[in-house]
Amino acid sequence: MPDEPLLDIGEVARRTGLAPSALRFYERKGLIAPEGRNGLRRAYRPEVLERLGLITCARSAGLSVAEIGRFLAARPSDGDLRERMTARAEDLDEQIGRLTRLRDSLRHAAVCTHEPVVDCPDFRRAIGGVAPRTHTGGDRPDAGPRRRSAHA
Amino acid sequence: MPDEPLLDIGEVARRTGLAPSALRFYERKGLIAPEGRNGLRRAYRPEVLERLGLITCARSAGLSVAEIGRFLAARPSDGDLRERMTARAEDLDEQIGRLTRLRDSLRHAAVCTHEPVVDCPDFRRAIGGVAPRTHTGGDRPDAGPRRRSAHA
DNA sequence: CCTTGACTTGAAGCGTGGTTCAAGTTCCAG
DNA sequence: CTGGAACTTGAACCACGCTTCAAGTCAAGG
Repeated sequence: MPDEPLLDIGEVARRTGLAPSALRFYERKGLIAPEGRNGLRRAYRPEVLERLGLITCARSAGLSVAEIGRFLAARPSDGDLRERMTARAEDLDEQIGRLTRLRDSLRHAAVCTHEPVVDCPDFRRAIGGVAPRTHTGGDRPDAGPRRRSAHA
Repeated sequence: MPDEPLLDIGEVARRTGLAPSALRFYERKGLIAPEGRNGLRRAYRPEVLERLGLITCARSAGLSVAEIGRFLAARPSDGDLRERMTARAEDLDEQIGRLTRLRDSLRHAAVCTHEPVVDCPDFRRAIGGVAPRTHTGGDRPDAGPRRRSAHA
């Protein structure tokens, strides 16, 4: 076992690009933990860098810190969690579709000559179906829980 | 001109799935506006439904309400804005890549048998490069503005 | 030993994206 | 005219994801 490869919070911060405050925040939320303390100071195993990469990635995909925490704690026996992961993967799939269409629309918009760019028919076409629904024919029964933040 | 095809806020809410409060919020932020008022009540042209579809879509892609506002105001003469759109499209492209990798990783994780799922080498491999960077070799000069929210 | 600078804590603050509430207005039916 | 539902406003509140601050502690170097 190598002498003491432990990193202090400042080091981890520099290597991940995250602020120390963010690291402490993640710790409070249970996403990471120092291997131990050097006095009061957190001492991290280098593995935390990978974990943080993962976290940053998941964050960038729109997962909430809370959910990332649950995923990080996952064990093969967590059937529930596996289902949630699968569900998430499907959400991501849809999201990827939307993003792709939006990207294409933006690319077109950047080049198109319609007055309010938004009115360009090509743009419209490219966007088409991007939105969850613009159902002009009513179908919502009534007072369901008003759609919350969509993700997380 | 057809008699009075104007929609009231409740109607728009029902047809878009957005809460009336959200519509007023978007109005404050300049994303939408009623055609006029019927007394005090907002009267919307049906076109707003499309616009809201667009907004919802862009939101779901992670654009901030403020930026959506700028894009919605775009005119062909806005060179600046076109550049921003192109830049956004490129961001989206990267984002799509990250999401795709994360999706695949999640799909694998949901099926893999490693103890802390996160430690599965396949998972790791799938994730590989998803994170913005886990640069183990230092390169950050120093006190730059600590990375802000990444998007918007 | 003493300084210095990076760390520690908890609490407060901030920006975003809304929701909720109170109090009042207005439309429409009956 | 009267009632009730749906609208109006501004202001307050919420959750999230952090950052910032004040006040204190500690490890290491000169």
